[in-house]
Amino acid sequence: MAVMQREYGRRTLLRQIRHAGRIPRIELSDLTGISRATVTTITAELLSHGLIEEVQRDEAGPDSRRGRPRVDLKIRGAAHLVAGVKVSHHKLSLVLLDFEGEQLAAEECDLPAPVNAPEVLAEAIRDAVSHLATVAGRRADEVSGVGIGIAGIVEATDGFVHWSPSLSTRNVDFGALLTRTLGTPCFIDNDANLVAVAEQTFGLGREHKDFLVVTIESGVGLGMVIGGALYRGTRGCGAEFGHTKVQLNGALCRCGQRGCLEAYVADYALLREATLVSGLSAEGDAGTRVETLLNAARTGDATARSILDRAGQIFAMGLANLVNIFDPELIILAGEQMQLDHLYADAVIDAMRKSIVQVDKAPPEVVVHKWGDLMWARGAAAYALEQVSELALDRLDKDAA
Amino acid sequence: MAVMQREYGRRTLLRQIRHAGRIPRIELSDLTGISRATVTTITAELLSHGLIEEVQRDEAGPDSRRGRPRVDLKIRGAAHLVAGVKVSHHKLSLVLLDFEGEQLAAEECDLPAPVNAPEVLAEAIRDAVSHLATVAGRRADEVSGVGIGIAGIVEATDGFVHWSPSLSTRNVDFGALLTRTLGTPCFIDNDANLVAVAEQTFGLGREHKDFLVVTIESGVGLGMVIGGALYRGTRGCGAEFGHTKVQLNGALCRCGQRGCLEAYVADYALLREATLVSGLSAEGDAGTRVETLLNAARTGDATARSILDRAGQIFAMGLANLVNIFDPELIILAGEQMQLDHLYADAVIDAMRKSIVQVDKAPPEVVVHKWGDLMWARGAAAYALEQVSELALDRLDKDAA
DNA sequence: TCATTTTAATTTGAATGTCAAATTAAATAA
DNA sequence: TTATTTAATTTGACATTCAAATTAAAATGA
Repeated sequence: MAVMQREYGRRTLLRQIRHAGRIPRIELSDLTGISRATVTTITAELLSHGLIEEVQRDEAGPDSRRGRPRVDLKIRGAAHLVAGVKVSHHKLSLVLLDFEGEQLAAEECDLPAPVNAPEVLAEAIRDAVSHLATVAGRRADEVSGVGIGIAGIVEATDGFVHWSPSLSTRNVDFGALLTRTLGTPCFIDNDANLVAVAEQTFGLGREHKDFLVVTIESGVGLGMVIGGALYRGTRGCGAEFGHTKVQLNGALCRCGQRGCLEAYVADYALLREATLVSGLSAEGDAGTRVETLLNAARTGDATARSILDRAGQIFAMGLANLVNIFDPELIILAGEQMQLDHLYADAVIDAMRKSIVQVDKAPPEVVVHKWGDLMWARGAAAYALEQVSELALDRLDKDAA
Repeated sequence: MAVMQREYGRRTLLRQIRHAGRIPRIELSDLTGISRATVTTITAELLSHGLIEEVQRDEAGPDSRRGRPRVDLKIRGAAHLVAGVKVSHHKLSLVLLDFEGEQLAAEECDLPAPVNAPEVLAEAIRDAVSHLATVAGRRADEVSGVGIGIAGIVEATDGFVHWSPSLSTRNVDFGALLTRTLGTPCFIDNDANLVAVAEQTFGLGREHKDFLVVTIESGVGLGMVIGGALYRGTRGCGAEFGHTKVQLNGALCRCGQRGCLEAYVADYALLREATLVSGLSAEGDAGTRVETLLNAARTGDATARSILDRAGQIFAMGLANLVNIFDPELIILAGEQMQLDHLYADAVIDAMRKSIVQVDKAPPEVVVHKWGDLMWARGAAAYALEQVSELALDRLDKDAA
C-alpha cells in the first residue's frame, strides 16, 4: 500500500505533465498538492527512466522574474513511438506519433475490400504500420503500441469485437489477433469513442471534465467523457446515438428498426427521400448524389431544402435530448464532410437550444470541429499513447519494487 | 500526503462495512486489499470513535468452522440520527433513521399550501423533523443531519435551488436557509436523484456500478449512477428525462415546449386526450379521473385502451433511447401509483427491448420497484447518511492530525 | 564587480503509514 | 488435555511524504 502511493504520484505527475505540455516542478506541486520534495523525487525517477525531459524555459520577455528560473519539464518524445489506425470502408488512415504526441508521419492506404476476414485486416494493418514507420525513417519494431479505431461493437477493455461492418466474422478477439500479428501491443475501440479521446487529449475537450462528442460520417456516433473518463457502457455498445428513436414507427433504418435518428439524417436517408420525391437519379455514388442534392438546395430547390431542413430539425431534437439527459458543459460536433454543413447550421443549433430545459444558467457550449480521417487516426493514437504510458509506468513500478 | 492514505483507508473501510452490513475484519482485508494489520488499526480507530461496533457472529449451524471465530463489524446505529424529507405537492413525508439505516420513525404531514415561501417551507420542515424526533422518543437536536428531496432544479453541491414547483421564489440558497432554520446540517437534492441514492444504498442498485432509475409520479424523472457515483450534470439540471423529445412538433407539454415524453405519458396528458375524444368528464380531481380512464380500458373501451397503449409505446421509446445511449446494467422503474401500471406492462418492456441496438449480449435488466413517498424520504435520508458519515470522518481526520 | 535579494529545486531528518512475519487469541478436533 | 486451525493483533522493517533547512541560479543594487 505504501508503494501504491508512489504509483499514484507517478501517474498523477506524468498525466499532469502531458496535459500541461511544459510545466515547472513548482507548478506541478501546486496543481497536484504533492509536496515539492516529493515532486523532485518522482520527477527525478521519471527523468532517469527517460519518460520526461527538462527543457530551458523560453521566457524571453516580460514574465522573466528574478530568482532561480523555473525549469520546464515535458514528455520526452523520443521515449516511445505509437501508431493510430482508423479503419474505414475502403481504406486505412494512419498516423505515427512520438511519445509527446508530435506527428511524425501520416498515411492512407487502400483496403482489399470493404469487408475483410480478421486475419486479412490484421495483416493489412501490420503492413500499413510497417510502411508508415519506414516513411518516417523508423523501423516497425520501434513502435511501442498501436491504437485501432473501428466501427461496430467493441469491448475495449479486452479488445473483443462483437461485430463490425469492416469484419466478415462476428465475435473476434481482434485485439489479441492484432497484437499477435503486429508483434506489438494493440488497443482497439469503437471509433466514436476514440474521437472523444482525441478531443480530450489534443482538442477542444482538454479543459473539460464532462463533454460529449457527436461524430457524423455516414452514420452518427457518440462519445461520452464523464468525470474526466471515457464512459463506455456495460456491454461495449453504449452511445448508440444514431439509433436512438426520434419517431414512433418512423422511417426504416439500416439497422432494421424504425424511427432511428440515423434514418433521418444519414446520407442514405437523404438520398432515399430525394430519389423518391424529386427526380434525383438513383445512379452514381452516394457522395456525388448528396452533392447534387445540396447544390439543388443552395440554388433554391424547395424539395431539396425541405429534405435538408427536416434532417436538421431531427438532428437538433436528438442533440436536445442529449443535453436534457446529460447536461454537459460542452458538445463537440465532429465530422469532416462539408456535405453535412446543413446539420451544423446555426438554425439547427438554435432549434436545439429551444428544445432543452430552460434554466437560469447558460446552455452548454456547442462547437463544430471539422476534421478528416487523419484526426480519427489521431484519436486512435491518443488511446495508444494512454495505454503505452500505462505500460511504461507499470514497468517503472516493478523496477522500483 | 501520508495522512491522505489513512483518510482513504478510513473511508474505504467504513463504506465497505456499510455496504456489507456485517463483515469480519479478514474479509474487509480481502475485499479492499488493505492488509490485515492496517485493517486492525483503522477499525480500532473507528471503534473508539463509536462509528462502528463489534457483534457476535450468529453462525449457528453448518458454516461454523474450527479456529478462532470471525468477529463481525457493523455500523453503530446509535452513532448518529438522520432524517429524510420528501417535499410533495401537498405534504411532507419524513423518515428517521439511525446511523445504520434502521428506520426509527416515519410520518407524513400536510403543508399549508402546494407552493410556499422558502422561509415557510423551511419552518414547516423544521417543525416536522422536530415532531418526528419526538415521536421516536428523541430530541430534535440529536439529529445529526437532514436530507431533503424536492422537485425542480437543484445544485446539490451547494444546496442552491434554481427553481422548484414547491417554492414561491426562484434562486434560493435553500440548503443554507434550512441549515440555519433547523440548526443541523441539511442536504438538498433533486428528488429523482435521491431515489437513485436510495436504490444504491438500500435497494436494487446495491450490487451495480452503473444503473438508471426512472421515476414516475405526475412527471417523469431520471437518476443516473455511473461508475458507482450519482451523476448530476453540470448545471444541476441533468437527467430531465421527462422533457426529452419524442416527437417533432408534438404534443404541448407543461414546460411550454412540444413533443416532450411527459406530454404523452403523464397523467395530465392522458386526461387531455380522454377529455377531448371520449366523454370523460373534465371535472373532478386528476387521480379519480385517471382511475376512471383506467377502468374504462380494463373493461374494453377501445378509446381508453388506445390512449394508454400509445402512452406505453412512447414510454418504451424513451426507455430504449436511454439504453441506446447508456448501455446500463440495470434500469429500475420506480413509482408508487398503481394507475401507472400500463407503463410497467410487459408489452412496454418488450417494445423497449425491440427498439434497442441488438448485440450478442443480453439486454439490460429492467425491474419495477413500487414504493411510496416514504421511500423517497428514505432516499433523502440515505443522502444525509452519506453526508453525515463524511462529516464524522472529517472530524476523525482532524482529531488524528 | 560583487554582495544582496529573490525564487526554484534539492536535501535532510522526523513523522506517519503500510505490511510481512511473528505472536497471541479463541475456537474445534483428536 | 493437547494439537490444530483460523482470526486478530503486535512487532519491527521499510517506504513514503513533507516541513524546514540548504543549495542553486538568476536579477537587482550599491
